[in-house]
Amino acid sequence: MNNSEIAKIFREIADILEVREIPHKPQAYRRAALALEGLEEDVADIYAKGGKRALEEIPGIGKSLAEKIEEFLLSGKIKKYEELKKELPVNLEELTQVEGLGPKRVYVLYKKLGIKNLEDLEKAAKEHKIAKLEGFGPKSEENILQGIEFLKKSKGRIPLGVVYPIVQKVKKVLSNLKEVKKIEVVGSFRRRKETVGDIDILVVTSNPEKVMDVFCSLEGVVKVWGRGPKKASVHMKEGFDMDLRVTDKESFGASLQYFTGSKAHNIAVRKIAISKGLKLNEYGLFKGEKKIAGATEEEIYQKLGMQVPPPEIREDQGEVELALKHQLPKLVELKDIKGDLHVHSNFDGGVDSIETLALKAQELGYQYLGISDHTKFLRIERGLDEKQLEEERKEIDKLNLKFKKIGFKIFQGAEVNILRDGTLDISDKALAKLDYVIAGVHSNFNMSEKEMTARIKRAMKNPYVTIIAHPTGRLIQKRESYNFDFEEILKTAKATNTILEINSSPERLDLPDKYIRFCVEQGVKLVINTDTHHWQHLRYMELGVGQARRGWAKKEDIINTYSTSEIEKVFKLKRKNAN
DNA sequence: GCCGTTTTCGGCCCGACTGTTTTCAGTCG
Repeated sequence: MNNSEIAKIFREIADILEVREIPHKPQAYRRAALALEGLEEDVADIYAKGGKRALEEIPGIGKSLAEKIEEFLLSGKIKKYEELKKELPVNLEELTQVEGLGPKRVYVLYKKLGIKNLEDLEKAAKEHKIAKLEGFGPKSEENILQGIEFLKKSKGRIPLGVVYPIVQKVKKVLSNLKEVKKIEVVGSFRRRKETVGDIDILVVTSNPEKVMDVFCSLEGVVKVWGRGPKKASVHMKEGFDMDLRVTDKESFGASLQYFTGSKAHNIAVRKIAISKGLKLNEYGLFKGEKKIAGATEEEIYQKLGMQVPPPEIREDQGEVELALKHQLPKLVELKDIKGDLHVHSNFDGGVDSIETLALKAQELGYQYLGISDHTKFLRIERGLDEKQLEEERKEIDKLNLKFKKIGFKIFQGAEVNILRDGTLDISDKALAKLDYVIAGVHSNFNMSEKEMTARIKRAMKNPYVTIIAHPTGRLIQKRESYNFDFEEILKTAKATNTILEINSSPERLDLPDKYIRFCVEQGVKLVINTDTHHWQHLRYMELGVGQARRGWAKKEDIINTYSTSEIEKVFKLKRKNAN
């Protein structure tokens, strides 16, 4: 993707300009980098369609940066960057990742010691060359070494699903302290971003010292690396940082707003404050010296004439404008979910019996559950053949008889495989006996975009295929999405009444948020499923709902918010063209 | 270098913390 490549170059230009003490331009380059990364379309496509003028339409990109993007697209280079880079020919991205190192200190390290990369840096620090530099000292040297250690161990951003249970536990421990009056986990965690950099926790407390002591000695803390009166920072053994910030009751809402971000959202909101002659910071909303809001997020947004945007959409992707017009959509909520349609039982080698899963689903307040065991292609998962599906049907019928009086229903589905040519691994005749069918790509990921698109489209055209599972196939930070034309898939989904899945499994969260938003805009229906292989996975629904909200999905966009009879209609609608 | 309900010039988010200083620069979020 050109966008991320150019964004990286713009960031480096920003860093070098900052070293030169050039004001404001660095921000412009960084804003542009952020804008490029937020784009859904490759700049090459935008340029192909509308030329330089179209590039200038991108917020944050003006005449000069549009020219630089054009230059990159035509020649693969940006001359200005090549020139600037001569002043600081080092691996900036790598070096500035070390905690406490920014462009200016990296420049000093390069000028004085010739440090170009992490390896040079570690060597110089171990030889105690850094402590002798002006502006550095023994403490900086020590921190650099620890920063390198941490960097080696940490994987950068961590999947939300990995930190989720840890953070829930930490929150619980802290909220149980009687000194803690209010607590909220903020930052990208609160926005339910699919990966998080670090965890920020906000507390109101009568005893900051006590709470910080508990925080710094939590299970999993390997090092306390910063502690002031208002903030404590720790490294966790899983390779991420946690910050605890203390605020007071009157500022809690302002801090919540401020630390939830995103940065882009906050900048946009602060501009609105400025336009009204007000000032917004983490302590409150101020008119001159007078604080006019701060205790809750609601009063802050209200005083700005805005609705409160749900945290999941605070990315400056249109929510600020709609909040001003009081036209924000009402997003789907966990309590709207009436069932889960992607659940594996012990029939295909999973852990739990269908009955156990049904009972657990009832505990969650669901009205229905869809059992979707693998079919025969995936031998590794003990996929079911036609005969085994019939046995499973008998079991489900039996349970349904039992659950009828409490108004709970089990649907029989299956997770079938979309083969290389777009056909399925089990006959239509067998599929016709099921209530619904989930189809997914589980093999031959490395096909051309054209082939993969055709493959999935053919599967969607099968009247028995109700849902496409984990549509992009990506595994967060492990495997890229396969190549396919999502626009084509959207069109076919719409034309064939095929549902696209939001798979809540922590390693997938597939569809990604931006694709969900496309579906919502195009009126393609979605389903939030957990892909449960153990009853405890049913809880992943929360992650999927967060993901759906990040994609601006409303209740009506998500079919498993429908009642039992409504969802049966959805199943039937897809099959209307079957023989 | 971008942008516009202070609109083609003159603004640009801002406070905490750290480690170095001896009043502050750099970094972070």
